[in-house]
Amino acid sequence: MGINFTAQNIVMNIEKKISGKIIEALQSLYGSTIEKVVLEKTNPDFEGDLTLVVFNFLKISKKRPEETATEIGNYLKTNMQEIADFNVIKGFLNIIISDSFWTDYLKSIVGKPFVSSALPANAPTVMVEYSSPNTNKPLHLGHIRNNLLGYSVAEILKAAGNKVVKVNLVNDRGIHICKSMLAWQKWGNGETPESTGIKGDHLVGKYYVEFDKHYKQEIDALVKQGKTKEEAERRAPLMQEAQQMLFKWEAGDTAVKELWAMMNGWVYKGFESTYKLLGVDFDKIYYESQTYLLGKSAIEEGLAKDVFKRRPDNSVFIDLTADGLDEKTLLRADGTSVYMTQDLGTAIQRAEEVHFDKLIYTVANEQDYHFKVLFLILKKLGYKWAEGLYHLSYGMVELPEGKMKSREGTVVDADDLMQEMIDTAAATSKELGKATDLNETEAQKLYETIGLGALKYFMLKVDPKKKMLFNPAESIDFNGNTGPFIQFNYVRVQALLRKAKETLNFDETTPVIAPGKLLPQEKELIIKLYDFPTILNQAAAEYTPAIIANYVYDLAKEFSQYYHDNPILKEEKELVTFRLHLSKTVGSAIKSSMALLGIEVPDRM
RNA sequence: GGCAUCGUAGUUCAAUGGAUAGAACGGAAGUUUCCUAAACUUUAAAUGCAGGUUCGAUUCCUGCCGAAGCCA
Repeated sequence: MGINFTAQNIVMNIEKKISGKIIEALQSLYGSTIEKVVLEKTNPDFEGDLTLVVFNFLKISKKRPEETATEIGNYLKTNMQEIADFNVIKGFLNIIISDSFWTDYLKSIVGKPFVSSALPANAPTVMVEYSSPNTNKPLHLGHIRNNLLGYSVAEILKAAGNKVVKVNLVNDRGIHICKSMLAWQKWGNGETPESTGIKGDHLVGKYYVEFDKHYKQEIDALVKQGKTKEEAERRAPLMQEAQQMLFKWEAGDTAVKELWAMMNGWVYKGFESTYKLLGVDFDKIYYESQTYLLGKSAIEEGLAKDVFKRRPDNSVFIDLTADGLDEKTLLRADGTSVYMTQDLGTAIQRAEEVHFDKLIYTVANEQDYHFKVLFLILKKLGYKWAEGLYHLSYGMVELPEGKMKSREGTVVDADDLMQEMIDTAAATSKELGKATDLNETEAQKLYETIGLGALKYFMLKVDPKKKMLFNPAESIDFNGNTGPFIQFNYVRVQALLRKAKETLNFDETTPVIAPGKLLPQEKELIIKLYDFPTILNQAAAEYTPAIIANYVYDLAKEFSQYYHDNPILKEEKELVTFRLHLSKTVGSAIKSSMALLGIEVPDRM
């Protein structure tokens, strides 16, 4: 609905139209009513645009596959002017759509945007939660995947006609923050981001590591005294002190709260610059310090509805064994709540505040079970909106040696990685002698666009559900199936347009004149442009930016070959105009697609 | 132990049950008096194993082997 192709109204979806005709053909030829037929893209090794597999219709035709396919093909050819021809190979009916259909289509979209920012009046509201960092350490590679995914999915949903609310739930309280606070108090000597020149989130992270170092020493000492490891971990003075600090925080102790507010303030400033460079943003930020007590009323509600039960020790739980899950405790015997309780409360609060149709949680797949339980409980409590909850579960980013472990120092820092990418982009650009006429500010912007483009595309081209591997030893490529390759083809289009305006007086408002016969590559490009709305809807339905990434790569690659094989500007005027319009529209599709991934495109590189 | 996930070229990724399993990097061999070669062309190279369902299985089902995850 957010796809602003008025052309879609004029040029009816050709697949639907053909499917309809095929149903008509089956009725007319064999007297059988088939509800739905599916067409697929013709395998590139064969001639044709769309293919119907006829094996399923042999029962009603009572004829051999070839004969059945030919009969349907003939019916279509006689009854649809858009169909130029067909061929049959075994049970496959390959349908060839006329060039004029495709050129008419191109004419109808030239100069029009691929994505509209205008939303339909009845647009559903979708809340997308992503990022959700802890405030005790800086963001790392795993967060990058989370942020890029969440942001991109939000953009895709927006483009597909949803009202999107991007939210972040910052985990700003708890034992982990207290560890950093305590270590800073003990060994910080009053260090601040200003006094050290260290970015706030990194400084706080430094003290988190510092805590761990001393804590480990205490554990070792206790173990030597004969304590078990578990006991040592519990009894270590530092841990006890951190626990004390957390109790004080919960009791509202002024000094602790002040320290907490100061150090979190450092972190937020640090996060802000990371988010800014990464290009992500939020409509609303929630803080766990303000939400962690929510959910207690949901407990009462659940007990009243008999959905939850109370144990003799006074703890509260829900029995999900009938649903193939376990018993889940929601309130401990001492009356304290667990994460699940908090998440229940937060969801209920949001539903009251925003009245969303969908709420998407962008969280790694290690929490699959947690969300399964969360959603199920909300449904059992009888909330209708719980049907609209979705866990955008993504695979972890792994290093060659396995999971990233902060304790072993194998964490890939987000700020470092982004800077590395920008530096590599700068070095590569200089090495190739590109964009030498840019001033320093422009050049810096270009290196950011290319470096971050490479990083973002690298992360987003992988299906979110799958875990992905990142090898720090091999830097992310700038050649081949990469962000810069796609950007480069956009740049080529811009260069063509610049040149055409300068030397050929090309006017973008000149009408498109269709050539007598389309080149196979031209037809392929138009078909790919035609696919854009379908791809967008599919990506939105599956919450999968990778679908957009693969699409835009295919489009750029097709254009690259076309550009290589055919002169765009050195032809007769009418053909030049046609090719320029085609190129320009391809460029526009690339730009729109990349924007859905949160990737910018430069005008030159 | 229970639950859910994943095994595709040397490597990183594709493939609504359909035709000869696509790309990229890396390997081998080429292309620049021509709109930007971050490009293009050619080439070798893969569905963990064993069954089953199907006209047809990388895809669905079962078992085994292997990886990483969650819950105690």
